[in-house]
Amino acid sequence: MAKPRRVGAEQSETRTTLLDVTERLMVEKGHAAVSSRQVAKAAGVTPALVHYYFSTLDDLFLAILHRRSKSLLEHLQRLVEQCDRPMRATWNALRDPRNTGLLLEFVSAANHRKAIQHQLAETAQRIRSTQVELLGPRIEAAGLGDAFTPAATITLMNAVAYEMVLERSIGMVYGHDEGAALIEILIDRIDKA
Amino acid sequence: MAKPRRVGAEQSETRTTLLDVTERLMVEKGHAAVSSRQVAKAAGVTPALVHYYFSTLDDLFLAILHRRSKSLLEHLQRLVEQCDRPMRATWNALRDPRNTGLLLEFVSAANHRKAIQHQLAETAQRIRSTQVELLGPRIEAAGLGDAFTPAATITLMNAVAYEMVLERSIGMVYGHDEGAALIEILIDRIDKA
DNA sequence: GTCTATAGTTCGATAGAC
DNA sequence: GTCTATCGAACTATAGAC
Repeated sequence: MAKPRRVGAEQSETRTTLLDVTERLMVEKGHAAVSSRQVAKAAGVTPALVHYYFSTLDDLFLAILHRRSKSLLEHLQRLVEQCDRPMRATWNALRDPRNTGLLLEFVSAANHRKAIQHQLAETAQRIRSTQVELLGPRIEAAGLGDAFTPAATITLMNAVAYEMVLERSIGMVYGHDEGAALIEILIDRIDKA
Repeated sequence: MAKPRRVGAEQSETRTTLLDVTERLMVEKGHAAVSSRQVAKAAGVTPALVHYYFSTLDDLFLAILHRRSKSLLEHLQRLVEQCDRPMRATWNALRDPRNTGLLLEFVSAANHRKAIQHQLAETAQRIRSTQVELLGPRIEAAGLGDAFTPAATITLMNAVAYEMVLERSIGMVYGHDEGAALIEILIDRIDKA
């Protein structure tokens, strides 16, 4: 028997505010800065109200993961459909700490929050495979070489974005410019194919 | 005007044990699992003794960073001097969570421990630039193309290693094989040049 | 060098009033 | 829907005995 406790509605404005505030806290101060007290303070409410909407902190994290992955997948779709340089647009999105930094905080949080680990792996895989499906045809059309399969190329682009967001967060940027230049040559060759 | 408190000697066997235990905790359970209590329990001593050797937890983290970076730099040097496939050897070292996983935990820890941020950036940069200095000549000799400068190539290799260690920690491996294959083609071309 | 004991803090989560 | 009040737990760090 779980917890038959009261839980706030999904449409609540307060609930949305709590999600916004928590997401910002995660990106700016790391997942460890997320506590019911810190979230409450930043949102201008009491800690108890946080627990009213999200019984446990895991629930809060999972709600953010769900909301963010949904909007990110939609964003990816739009990029590819409406943009004439979809690889470049995706690359720019990946370099944004609002996206990749948040994802990396989730990976880090999953270390001690086993409840989100499985959900996170599934989400990360869905995002990655969506990238491959949407951009794969263009990558293949560019004919960069046998090893540059869609999955390999997308993996490479994500890896460099990870590295840059991570290292930049501590103020280490050695090699970033040259690494980015290398990736951008690939990207431009694909976008222009 | 700091703290004129007693501090254990650097040569102490207990001190070394505490460093070993903490390092293992960081790799296996994440930096958040490191508390004076958890370290003490894993080492079979009392929390107060941890503070005897390391006044603050920041001191403990910094001591590990210092010890580990020293041994890692020596290891890199040996790889290049004694191994006939230094790029492959470095790649294998980077894929080991004992190395890259620990570094990533430090990056994550630096989020809330500003005291280690600067030291970490300096250490990461020294490791990276050492890789470039030691392996750069071989990379240039391989003539992979203008964009494949030593710094760009090393950055790429590190990025993919980061990604694999990170994602593997949550059980996400999509694209890893193909991404690794791509890197290994580069590596082998460099090692055989 | 190692311990016991403890002060002071922050946290997750709940009960129950309004 | 939001609050006050609170329990119990884990944490950092210190003082001081042995």
